[in-house]
Amino acid sequence: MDLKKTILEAAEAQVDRNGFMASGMDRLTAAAGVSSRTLYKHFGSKTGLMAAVLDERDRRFRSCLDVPTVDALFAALEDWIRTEGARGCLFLRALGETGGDRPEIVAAVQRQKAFLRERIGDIVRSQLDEPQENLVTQLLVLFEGATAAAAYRGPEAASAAREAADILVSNASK
Amino acid sequence: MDLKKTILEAAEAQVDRNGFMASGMDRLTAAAGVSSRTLYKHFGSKTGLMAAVLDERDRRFRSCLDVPTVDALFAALEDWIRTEGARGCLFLRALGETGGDRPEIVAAVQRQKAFLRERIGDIVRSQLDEPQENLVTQLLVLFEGATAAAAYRGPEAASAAREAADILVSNASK
DNA sequence: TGACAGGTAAAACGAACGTTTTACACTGGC
DNA sequence: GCCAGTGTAAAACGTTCGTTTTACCTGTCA
Repeated sequence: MDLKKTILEAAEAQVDRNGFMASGMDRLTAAAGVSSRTLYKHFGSKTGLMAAVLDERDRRFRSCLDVPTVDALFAALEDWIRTEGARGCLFLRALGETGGDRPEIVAAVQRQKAFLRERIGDIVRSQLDEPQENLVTQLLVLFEGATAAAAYRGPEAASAAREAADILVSNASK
Repeated sequence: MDLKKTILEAAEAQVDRNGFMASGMDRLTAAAGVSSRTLYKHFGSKTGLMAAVLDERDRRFRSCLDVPTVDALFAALEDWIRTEGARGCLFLRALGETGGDRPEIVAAVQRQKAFLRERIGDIVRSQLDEPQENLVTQLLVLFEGATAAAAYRGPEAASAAREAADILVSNASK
């Protein structure tokens, strides 16, 4: 149990920094300080490990996004970027690297993206009592944009998204 | 000259669909209908080919973004996504797959991203006579967000970005 | 005591990687 | 007529890939 988490943390760091395909199993085992046999016993295959890495990141990400307002949501994203760094959305990167033909990975990405939209929808609905589905999509796009643009513009991408979100929300609420 | 373009087009399609690292040289040569020797004579290495693919895409992308208004910019993006499909920004994907330690690729990405910001800045400055640097960054984030979100939500991500951009622009111009 | 569960280290598997080489075919210009 | 130049086909280079296997170590519990 502890070992599994150790492997996942090391793998997530490796994969985030170097990409999924560029991270060979020997580097992943070396980074985790674990034999390849143990890794395969726990995760079955490299694809299985990748999917588990995504699920673990999703879990961690969700706990950071447990906030009451749109403004707090983008503040949380900015915090995440500041502490974890920004190399683009790991889920979309996994999808792009695998061409979308690895069911376990596609499923993990879909789970995260479905959650993200639901979470934004929940926040919007609790903040504005009139339902605004368009606003939810717009905020989702802003969120993805901040994540992507932060890869080359740093955390200021998130603060710009935060300002924009504020404008969109006040525009929708009046 | 013609051969070079043939190789680049085939490579861009392969790489966009399957990722950079997952596209082996033999598949790239086969897709282009060219011998590996010719490919190496023209591009020197796989990294060189990747950088050339990015530059060619940049060239094509720029000609689509030669528009006068913010609204037309996001309309152009939606058109691009509708005709070319959306698998995320190829430049950021290249950066993520290579971990940012291939100078030729980093340079190609920086060129495209610098252009994108300048182009948005030019449009904003010609549309609003008061300079609004914050607005430029916000629109850049929206643009990246539409590109990223379209990978799993399709062209509607771009139209949502377009609506949001319209709100941000009118908010800034009054 | 002894079987067992769960770990390590290291070698081996065939396949695929990026790249280079060898050998040969076509074509246009002096 | 021939010599560059430019292309192909195909094999080979050594390395690395993901995965499996063999052999061994070390606690725990009946």
